[in-house]
Amino acid sequence: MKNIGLESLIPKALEAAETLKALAHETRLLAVCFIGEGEKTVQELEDFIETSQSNVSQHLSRLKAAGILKSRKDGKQVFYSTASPEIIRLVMTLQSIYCPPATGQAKKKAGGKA
Amino acid sequence: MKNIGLESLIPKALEAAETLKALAHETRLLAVCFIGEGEKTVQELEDFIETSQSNVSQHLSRLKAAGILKSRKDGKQVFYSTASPEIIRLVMTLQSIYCPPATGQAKKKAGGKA
DNA sequence: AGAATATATCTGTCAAAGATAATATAAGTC
DNA sequence: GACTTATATTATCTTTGACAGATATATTCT
Repeated sequence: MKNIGLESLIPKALEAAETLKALAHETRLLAVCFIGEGEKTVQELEDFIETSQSNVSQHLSRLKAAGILKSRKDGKQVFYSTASPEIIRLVMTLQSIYCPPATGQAKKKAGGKA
Repeated sequence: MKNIGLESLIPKALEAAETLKALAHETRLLAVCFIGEGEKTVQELEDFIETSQSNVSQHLSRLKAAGILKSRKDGKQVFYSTASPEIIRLVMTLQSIYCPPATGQAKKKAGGKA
């Protein structure tokens, strides 16, 4: 298994770091995960993440500025959605690290009881 | 194409955000990429990333505290290496986003003139 | 037009992160 | 033991980030 190749990111390190900074906050990561299910209004996010309207709005605008989310307005409401599949992939990678997929085979010992 | 599943990260959002914070700095990301090639001494990192000894050392210790790097001492020198394959995967994902593997086909428009 | 709702922006304040310089520790050399 | 090299730690300063509260804007309803 090849392990190398990381060096090709080096010229883009600053740019990549900016994206990471935008994601590197519990509230924002929660928001992105939640929005990953499908577009959400600010209100829905406000309920989900339990914090003030102002706080959610500020985090959302940071995510938008970073190119992670986009928004569309419909009537009084604003709907946020992910701006690119790449971000989804990144979050999915995090998920695979922190929530390792049950490997199907629950590696149970033969004759395991209860 | 299934897009969902991001919600399973939600309970681990804080933890994941901590890792992202540790990586979310140009210098640290550079260091991790470089170390991804194989273990490196602080001096090598100092030359590679052009900054002071103190600065490199501080960033390394943050990465180590975050569980991203580990170190071993040999004589006067300290060698840093990545602490887990998971981090490599994460950085590889970033790479696939910022340095998309050339798809062979350079998708050039026929007859495009300056 | 006036009130209510949804969201954004601004401002002040406090905490955390980053840079640099100086100093400390540890290992090796003479 | 004094000297040098490699790395870590500490102190100080500056910048950035987070949060709260107040206010602003846009939209809909009456």
